[in-house]
Amino acid sequence: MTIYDIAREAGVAASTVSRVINNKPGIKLETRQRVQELLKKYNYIPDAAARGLVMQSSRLVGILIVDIRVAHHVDSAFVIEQELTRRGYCCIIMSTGPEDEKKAEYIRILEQRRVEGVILMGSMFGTASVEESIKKHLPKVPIVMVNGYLDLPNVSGVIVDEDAGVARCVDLLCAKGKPKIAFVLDSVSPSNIHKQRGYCEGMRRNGAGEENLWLYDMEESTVRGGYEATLRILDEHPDVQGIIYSIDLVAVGGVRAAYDRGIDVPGQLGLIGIDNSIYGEICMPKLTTLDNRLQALSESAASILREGLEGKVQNKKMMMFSEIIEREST
Amino acid sequence: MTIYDIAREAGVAASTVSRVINNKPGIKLETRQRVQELLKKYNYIPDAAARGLVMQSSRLVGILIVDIRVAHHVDSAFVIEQELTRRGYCCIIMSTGPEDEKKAEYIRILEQRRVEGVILMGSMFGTASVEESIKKHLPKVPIVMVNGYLDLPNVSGVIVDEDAGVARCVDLLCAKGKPKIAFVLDSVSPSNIHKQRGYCEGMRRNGAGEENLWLYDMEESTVRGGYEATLRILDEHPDVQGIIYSIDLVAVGGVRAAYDRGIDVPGQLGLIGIDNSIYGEICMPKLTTLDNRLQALSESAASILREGLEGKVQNKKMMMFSEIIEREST
DNA sequence: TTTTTTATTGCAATCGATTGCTCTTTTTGG
DNA sequence: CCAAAAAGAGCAATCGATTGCAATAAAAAA
Repeated sequence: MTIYDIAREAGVAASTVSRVINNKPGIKLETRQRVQELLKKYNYIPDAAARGLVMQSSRLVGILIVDIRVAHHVDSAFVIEQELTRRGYCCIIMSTGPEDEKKAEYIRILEQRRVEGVILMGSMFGTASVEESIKKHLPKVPIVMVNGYLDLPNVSGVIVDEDAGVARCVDLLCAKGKPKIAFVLDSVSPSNIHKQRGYCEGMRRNGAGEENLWLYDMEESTVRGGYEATLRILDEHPDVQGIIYSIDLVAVGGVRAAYDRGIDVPGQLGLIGIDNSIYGEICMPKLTTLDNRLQALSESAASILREGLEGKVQNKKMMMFSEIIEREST
Repeated sequence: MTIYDIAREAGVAASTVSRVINNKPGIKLETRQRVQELLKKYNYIPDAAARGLVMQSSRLVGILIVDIRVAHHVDSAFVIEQELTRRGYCCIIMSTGPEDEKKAEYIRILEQRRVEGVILMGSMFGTASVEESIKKHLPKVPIVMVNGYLDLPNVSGVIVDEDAGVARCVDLLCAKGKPKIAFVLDSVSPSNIHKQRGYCEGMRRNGAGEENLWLYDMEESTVRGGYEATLRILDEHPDVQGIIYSIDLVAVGGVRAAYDRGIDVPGQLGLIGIDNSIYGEICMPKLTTLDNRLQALSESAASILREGLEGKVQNKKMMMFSEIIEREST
């Protein structure tokens, strides 16, 4: 069913039908009603591609996520998707994976679809390669990075002071008389580098020397990974009094490791995660965590993108403050 | 940059450029190269809408999910999205929410975008209202329902025998000498009705009468909800020996409730969840769960949709068998 | 050298909308 | 009753591609 089919059956020109569809003035009431009846009768719905072509607007938005399965990323995507759908946009959500090449390919796909806006979820998009792709393929499209930086005129960013937050976690443990603190990183994303900086800074300002910085990397970002890393820490530094993990999920492995070793949490060992995810609420004892304000962050991202879509501000940087949620593990 | 801009600069017709882009034969090597250089020079990428209009194909697929944040739904969506993106489709992922009206609206949006295929995630889409919308707006588009039924000629379905699986969970508890079993439903979706049927069937075949069916509904499908439902069960039936929960997340609340009441799991009380989600692995003791084969289910859904997109089979029904993963809670 | 093929390329229609402008009607005012 | 203004509807161009068919040029055959 096209606009022409309707026009023919109504005995009018296609332009008239178009004007009825879009509620434009200058159509006689009688004609308008006759056309509307036919539209209803045939469940006519205009073709978005055809309309987009002439209107020069796709009303499409791209949301790029490294891995959509990561809980805090979906939560963000959800908020953004809801807001944009409500405003008549369709969201193309894609999991890019970690490789830069794949990210570049997906950016090309978004250009091909002529998206009017893009969300980049997570610090993994803050690479030179991505910057290059954007300059090449989406130089004028409003883009908002959630929790990441990219210095381009059309890219806005909302970030959280995770570094400062982690430093405050260190303060918290020290205040509880637990200054011997290790830090576990689940991967080497830019975001984790910030967290690590925060740890180092926090330790330093609490009087620790370099020899007191106990940093642990891990390969797999899972409960098991956290479990094993924690055992390693307990072996190498039996006097450890606190451990901070770069994400809650990994911290949960730490809780389990302490339990298996018969170590009292929080009595002997204080544990802190980051994310304020549901994992931290599920485990026993409940996890103290650094809330990185994901909900607020996503809402800001959505509203900044909305402004961009409406042609307003383009390059806006925003920071939110992380907050420690103290629960049973400290 | 349009095909005409390139054509003008190359001194050829637009049709020639089009043939170069699409690697069609009948273009002199020299011309081809000249055009290709310009395409590269200007980072030309064809407009998907314009191409779709003339080709009568959008290469768009819709994925409708009641709530994308639900872990097992994203996991499914991820698998499907990966497979379809690899084949050159773009996925429009939308969280519809539970209201039928909203679902109908989203189906209209998908029609407007002229999607070539649709995934309906979850049993919540198996309603008369959705059936009506599909008949009206997407009567010819291949649709695959994941874990749900809908009897229409263009709708395929992949489902899991959750009912039989739950019945086997009952068998398991009975075999362990724990025939007094309660069942907790997190909501009244069609899928949960199947689970409930399985519970009833399992109880019956293990010799229970109607008075032994302890069914519990709950309002919020959360850890807290499971916690409270479990306390209620323990109060009303102090002799309960096993509890089956419609999802793992809720079962985790049950684990905690038992712990707080000082009840030994699995000694005094056997707990079983459904989903084989990460929540079950995180909690202590680790949860015995009914694996509803979500990964396999999603892969099948993706491949059935792919067949549909290629114009092959339309109406295919498939069933997978659920499997009990026994861990520490039984 | 002329004719027939064959290899290239261009023309123009098409996909399904939107919209400025023109052409009729109808209405209003003098 | 006639001229001017207003209202209603249609024509045709446009958006950015694709593709069948016609046209031209070059190569091969006669």
